[in-house]
Amino acid sequence: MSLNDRKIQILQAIINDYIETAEPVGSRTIAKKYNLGISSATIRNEMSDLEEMGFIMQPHASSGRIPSDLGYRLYVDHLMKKRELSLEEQGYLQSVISRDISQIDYLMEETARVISSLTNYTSFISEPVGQRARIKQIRLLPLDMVSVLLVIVTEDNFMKNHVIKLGVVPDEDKIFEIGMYLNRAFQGCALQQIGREVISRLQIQLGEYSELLRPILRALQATMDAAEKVQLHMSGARNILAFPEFSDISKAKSLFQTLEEKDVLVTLLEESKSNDLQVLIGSENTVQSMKDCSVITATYKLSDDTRGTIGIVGPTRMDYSQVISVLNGMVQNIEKVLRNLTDDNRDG
Amino acid sequence: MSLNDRKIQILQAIINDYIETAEPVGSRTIAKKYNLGISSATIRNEMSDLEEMGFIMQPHASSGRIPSDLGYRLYVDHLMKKRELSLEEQGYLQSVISRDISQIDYLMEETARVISSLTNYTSFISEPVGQRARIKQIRLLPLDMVSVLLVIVTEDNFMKNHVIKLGVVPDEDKIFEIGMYLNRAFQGCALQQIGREVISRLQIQLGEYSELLRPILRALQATMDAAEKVQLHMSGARNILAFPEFSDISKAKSLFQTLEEKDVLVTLLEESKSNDLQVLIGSENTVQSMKDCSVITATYKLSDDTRGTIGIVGPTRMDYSQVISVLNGMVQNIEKVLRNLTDDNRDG
DNA sequence: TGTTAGCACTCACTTAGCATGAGTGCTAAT
DNA sequence: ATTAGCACTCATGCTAAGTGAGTGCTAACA
Repeated sequence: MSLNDRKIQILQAIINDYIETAEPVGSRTIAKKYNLGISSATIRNEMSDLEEMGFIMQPHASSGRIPSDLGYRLYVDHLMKKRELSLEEQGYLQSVISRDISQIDYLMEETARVISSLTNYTSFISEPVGQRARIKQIRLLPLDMVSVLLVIVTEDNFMKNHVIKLGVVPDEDKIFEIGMYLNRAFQGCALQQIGREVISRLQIQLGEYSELLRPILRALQATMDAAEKVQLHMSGARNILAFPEFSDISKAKSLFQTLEEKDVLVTLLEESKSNDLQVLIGSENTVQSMKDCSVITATYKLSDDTRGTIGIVGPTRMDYSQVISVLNGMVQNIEKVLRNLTDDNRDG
Repeated sequence: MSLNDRKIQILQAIINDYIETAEPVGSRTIAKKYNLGISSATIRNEMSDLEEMGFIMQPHASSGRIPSDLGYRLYVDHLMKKRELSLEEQGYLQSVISRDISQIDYLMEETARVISSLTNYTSFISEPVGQRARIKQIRLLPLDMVSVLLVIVTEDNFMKNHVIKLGVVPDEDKIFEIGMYLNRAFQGCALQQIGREVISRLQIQLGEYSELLRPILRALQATMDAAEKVQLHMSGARNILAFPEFSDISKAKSLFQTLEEKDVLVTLLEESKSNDLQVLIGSENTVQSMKDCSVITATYKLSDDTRGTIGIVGPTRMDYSQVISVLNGMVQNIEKVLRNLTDDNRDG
């Protein structure tokens, strides 16, 4: 029993119909709707074969067939037509570019919003991450009568500011001087490299301002912790409720729970970072509450090792073709915007 | 017809029972469960009166009664017992304090999480906002070969960093010098005050680095825009699905939609900022999709004009007493943590 | 005059039974 | 190899009857 052309046509018809209607597809529907030139009885025989091969299944005896995860897999890998973005969709993507987006988190929010409103699935996006472990700049600034501001920037421009309250605030010159020293001491360092020796040398150097030592070390730790925690933006979670697959509230609830625990998503995005495009169908997902979902992710690159990921979650019955084209379009979009983000300041 | 003691007892019984069971309460239930020393027939008569007065209502003829919004209002204003936090709850709140919380957004996230897990409602919290319009510090730092870093801090320590890419990056001394000048020029300024004159003076001062002018002005604008946009953290949205009130998916969907549009919530929190505690019951809410919900908000203060708000959304049938005690406990908690947030660095 | 027992009535909810229709698998004819 | 025909399955929708929680009303009672 081989997967001949006709079987593939029928499988394709089943998948298309099921994606559209969310109802099990019967042989007669196919015979009427898709002009394959064969009768429903023949289709029935072929469907029986397709089921035996594991590409489709029956929710219950005497109902139509629905695609199995394996069926979707075949579809995604070989059958699916690459869809071009419609004008409307392109325009929508453009509208994100054209706006004056100057802050990365705002860009992330907007991107997630656009993807979910275009696809009607739940979308998420992680910020571009590269060389975070290494310190690029660490500076001390005057803030007010009781505190100073410590600014830490990592190699990939992830940055965090820390307010440090002091008993005695040094004068401006002294603050800058300490800042300079800190910078010389830590520039290029990974956190793990900061050993006893460096710390005690720093303590001596700080002299009467040695009370700065502990908050500085703590700020470094906090920055590195935060840097390791990938920022994730999500949008359109409510879309889940619109799909008949989740009309069972308890299912929707458990998926929501997973989505609220960002760790799971972060892991997922991290794992998919090495692939340009990744499609996980149903049971291919390792997370239990996502066994009925498909997750599609696409990776955007700023440089070889500075990457982020965008993705969507939806029912396995999803419009793979559309989602993939939207994600691809969006990857190009983000890469363009991110490249311009800082350049723009020059001539904008 | 007056609201005598017995009527109040009965109303209280109805509300208590309904909060617990989510089922309409009948006269016989009250007679059996609450020993008021009167028969179900008498209770029926009183209930009839209470309905006429608008405190309770029947979902349909020949069903038990449920409290009306007016009934809840009376309950919240006069009948409700102030509940103390249980040991378990107190412990839970403590667990948030005791952790090393050094970043304000992390504190916000954690607080929202704790509130929603204690109450099982959806919680949200806005960051403390005070004198944001006025610039406290504005500094320029070296970043790398092609860009400099502009740090802007407002009076209430809201801060934002901006990467500015340049054709020619000045040397460190020059960068600091320009930074000093910027700081002198803008310190204490509100954005609106920055007029032509200041700008042209700045341009002259920048001299060969006048390409800095536009990105700086843009960064100022962006910072002020972001400062005005109140940061909001939400948690436990999925809890909504657990309540029978929202077993109708379409209702849940429209509420989700509202919650995802943060603007609505921000407005809501802003409006309630002048009250220490605010309870909006059902139809008292102005937002359509929240007409079946109650919103409880509490305001925390760092100083007279630096405030933020925490709140929860749930079905009108909610445990007002518990929520209020949790929110009050949390307000104290936040105020304490925020006051310590920066001090901590001194001795921690 | 307030309270209570009793009774008729209402209405949501459940269950069972029946009809319907979409769909399958099998068989025999083409 | 294909197809028409037929028996069979099963989800779904509809109706009718039964159940039970609850009310309102009335008449009797303290």
